[in-house]
Amino acid sequence: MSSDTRPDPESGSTDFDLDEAIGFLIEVTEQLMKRELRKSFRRHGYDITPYQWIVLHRLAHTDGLNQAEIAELTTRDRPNITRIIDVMERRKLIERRTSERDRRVNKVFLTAVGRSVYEGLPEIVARHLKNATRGIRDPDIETVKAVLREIARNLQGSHDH
Amino acid sequence: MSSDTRPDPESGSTDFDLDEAIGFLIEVTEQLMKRELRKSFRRHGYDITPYQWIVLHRLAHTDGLNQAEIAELTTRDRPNITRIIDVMERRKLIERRTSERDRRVNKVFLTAVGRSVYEGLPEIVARHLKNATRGIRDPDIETVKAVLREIARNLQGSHDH
DNA sequence: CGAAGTTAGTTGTTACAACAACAATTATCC
DNA sequence: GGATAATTGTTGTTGTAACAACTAACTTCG
Repeated sequence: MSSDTRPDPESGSTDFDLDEAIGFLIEVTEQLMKRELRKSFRRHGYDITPYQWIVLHRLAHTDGLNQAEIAELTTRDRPNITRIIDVMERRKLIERRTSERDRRVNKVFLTAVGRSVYEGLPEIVARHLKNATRGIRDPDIETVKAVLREIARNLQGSHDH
Repeated sequence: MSSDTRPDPESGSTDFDLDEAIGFLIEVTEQLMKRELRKSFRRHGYDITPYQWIVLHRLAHTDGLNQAEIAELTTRDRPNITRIIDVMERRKLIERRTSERDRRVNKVFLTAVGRSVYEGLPEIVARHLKNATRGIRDPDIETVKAVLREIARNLQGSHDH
C-alpha cells in the first residue's frame, strides 16, 4: 500500500522492508483473523477462544484423543496442551480420563456441555472465513493454501544456518 | 502413537474440515515461521523475540516514535506495547523519554546497544525468509501477499454478524 | 529380575495478546 | 476558569506460546 510519506532517514542500516516481507504479512493477517474469530464467537454468545475451538473440533471428530495426539494435531507442544486442557476442564468443556492400559496417558473427552457448545461453532467459523475472504477469487485462495503448505513443509525439519 | 486407527464416528456434527480451512493454515504457518525465526536469532547469538525484532526495525527506521505510534505500526494495542517496551527497556535495547511538549507521551529511542544489536538482524531475517519460501515461484508469493493484504483489509472495519 | 532408557504429562519461567479499568495529563466547552 | 471530555500510558486478569527441567509410568535388555 505504501502510503509511505515519511522520508526515512538513511533507512536504518539496511534496505529491508518489513511491510513487504511475507512473514510480517502472515503475522499481521493471522492476528486479525484470530481477533475477529474471537469476536464472532462472543457476538454469538460463546466465550470460546480460537484455540479452544480447534481442540473442540478435534475432539468432536475423534473423541478420546490423548494429550500428545492433540499436540500433534494442533502443532503445539505438550506443555501448551496441558494448560489449555486445564482451562477447558475448569470450564467443564472436556474431561480427562486416565487410560486403563497406560496410567501415564490422559484420554480427553468432550463433556455434554462441550459437545453442545461445539454444535454452534462450525457455522460461525464458516461465516467468519467467508467474510475474511470476500472478493477474493477462488483460485487465488487455492494458491495461498498451496504456498502456505509449502512454507510449512520447508520449515519443518530443515534449518537455514 | 495412536495404536488404534479410529474410524471417525459420524464425523462430529458438521462436515467442516479444519485442515482445509485457510484460517487454520495461516495460523499454523505463522507459528512455524515465528518459531523458526526465533531459533535463527538464537543460533546467531541474539536473544531477540520476533516481536522485539519488529519494534527494533520500526525504531531503526524512525527513531523516537511514541507508544501509540508503535502500536499502530505493529497492529497491537497499547497495553501490549507498554509491556513489550518494558521488557526491551529492561534489556537496555531502547529507552523512554517523556516528551517535553506533552507529558503524557513517551518517546521511544534505540540505545547504542539496541542499534548495534539491530544491525545484524535484517540479514538473518532475509535468510530465514529465503529458506521458508524456497522452491516457491515468485508470482505465487506475490499472489499470497496480495491475498493476505486483501484479507486484512476485509477484516479491518467491517463485521460479519 | 533390575537398571537404564523412553514416553506422557506437569510445572516453572519468560514473553505476547485481548480486554477492562484506571491515573495523569491535556483539550474543550460553557 | 472550572467542569468535562479525550488521549496516553499503566495495571490486572486470563489465555496462549516456547523452552527447560522434572516426575511417574512403561519398555528394553543384560
